[in-house]
Amino acid sequence: MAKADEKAITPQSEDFSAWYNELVLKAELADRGPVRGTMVIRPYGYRIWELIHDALDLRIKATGHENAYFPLFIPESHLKREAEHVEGFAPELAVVTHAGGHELEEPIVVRPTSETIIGEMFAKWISSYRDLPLLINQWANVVRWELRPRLFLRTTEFLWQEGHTAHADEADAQRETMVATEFYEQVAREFAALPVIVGDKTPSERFAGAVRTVTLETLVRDGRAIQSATSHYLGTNFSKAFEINYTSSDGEQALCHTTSWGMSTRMIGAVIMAQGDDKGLILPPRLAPYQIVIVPIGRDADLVPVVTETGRLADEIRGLGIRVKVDDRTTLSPGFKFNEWELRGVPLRIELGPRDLAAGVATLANRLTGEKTTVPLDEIGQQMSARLDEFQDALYQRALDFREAHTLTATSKEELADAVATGFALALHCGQKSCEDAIKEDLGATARCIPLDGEPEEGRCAYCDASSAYGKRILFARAY
RNA sequence: CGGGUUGUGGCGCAGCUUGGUAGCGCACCUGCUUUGGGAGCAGGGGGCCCCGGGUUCAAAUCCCGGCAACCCGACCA
Repeated sequence: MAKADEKAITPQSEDFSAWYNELVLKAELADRGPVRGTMVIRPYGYRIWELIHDALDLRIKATGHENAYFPLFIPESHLKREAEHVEGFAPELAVVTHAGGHELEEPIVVRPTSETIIGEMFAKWISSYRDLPLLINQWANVVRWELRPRLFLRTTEFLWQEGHTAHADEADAQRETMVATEFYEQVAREFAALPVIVGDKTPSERFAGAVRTVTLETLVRDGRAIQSATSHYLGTNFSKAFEINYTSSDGEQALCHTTSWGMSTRMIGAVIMAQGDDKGLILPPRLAPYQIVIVPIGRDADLVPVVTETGRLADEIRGLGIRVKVDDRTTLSPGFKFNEWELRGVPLRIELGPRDLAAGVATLANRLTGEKTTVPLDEIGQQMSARLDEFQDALYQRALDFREAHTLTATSKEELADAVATGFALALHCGQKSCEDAIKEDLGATARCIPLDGEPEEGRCAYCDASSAYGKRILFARAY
């Protein structure tokens, strides 16, 4: 018998990075591509993305947006039209200089995001206030030449959706920014079982070219923050650069106010890091490729009735709209399968063997609690939906408890240092970029956001003791 | 771009100090036995030892020069 510790992944407490890297590969979520920083998303990982996609796409459409597709290639000159935007993205651009066997007259950039090309098209399509708001979304890949890649969290090429909208005035555009924020929060909470802190980015952390950036911050189990989605109010910055104008009802020319917002495959990384444990992944049922796995146990003559009952159960459960997998591989022992499906994060496992059949029950194992219970065979189908819902809720509650236990308020440099060492810190801050930089240098932490729902408070900056800005505590953490 | 570590069958590693033509575990294939927490025994297949030079009768091993990957920092969804 192989020793368990030879097959198990490195425990989180021993080396969180190693735990994450091994888990992504061993759970067959993704693999590294041949070009540094690229990622192959394997079927099991891609299915999770599809489930995120479906949840989000439904909400995007329900709020009046339409999907479209814009080109991967952008003329370099277009990207340069919005000054802050170019500056923000220049270091991470992949540029095509040769094509068709010749050097190109003008280099072509592989999109790092699509504000510019979409702005260009919006300018063409919008002429009257009657054309507004224009609400577009695209599902696409983008490329950012990252210096330090990490599967799902930061890859050179990644998948996302990017919403782009144009509005007649600021109020409508700001409202739009919050519409996107709300459905991101829903997907995070209801699908990924992740509590998020929603807030504004500080000026230094804002998207290049944005007037306002709203972010959703998630705490993962090594005490660091992951930005799981962002929504930007772009003001008229891109409208000016791309001449996105319209004629108002009183005949005046006016600039559109635009927004953009995105959620990417990084979300999968957040789920892995926030929900996993030493045994591996724990998937929220609503994002699990397989919500239930059934492991038949037995051999030869014993196995025949087991297989029959397994098939009947699987059909019954599948008929309820639950994603179920029967692991009927004959060359592997039950113990091996238990460990493998636990590593891969399947929420519930049904074990069915001769002993169960004789008693008219099935054994139900819970990935979160590790508990095994028996359930009468004629009740199991009707119980599964509720059990999955309970699992989803319990997982959310666990993440919420964890976050609350790892969120501290800080009123001094020392308290700030202690708080960010283990999780989120809520502290008053002076609002100076130089102070944010010093915190980053000194503590490795950044201002994650100015929470929308913070209590009003004034006082001294926890780090430099100058008078506080923002009128409330802001969130600091070490971040991915 | 700095600092560190590592390149040896698919994966994880030993061998390198003290040169003699490659080994272990897992995985894989075959057979028999096995199946309620990572099965056992027996047999078997698979390696340009990262690349290029050099030293030597002889290099995975020593010398010089590259390259790559990963981890830790600076940039970022």
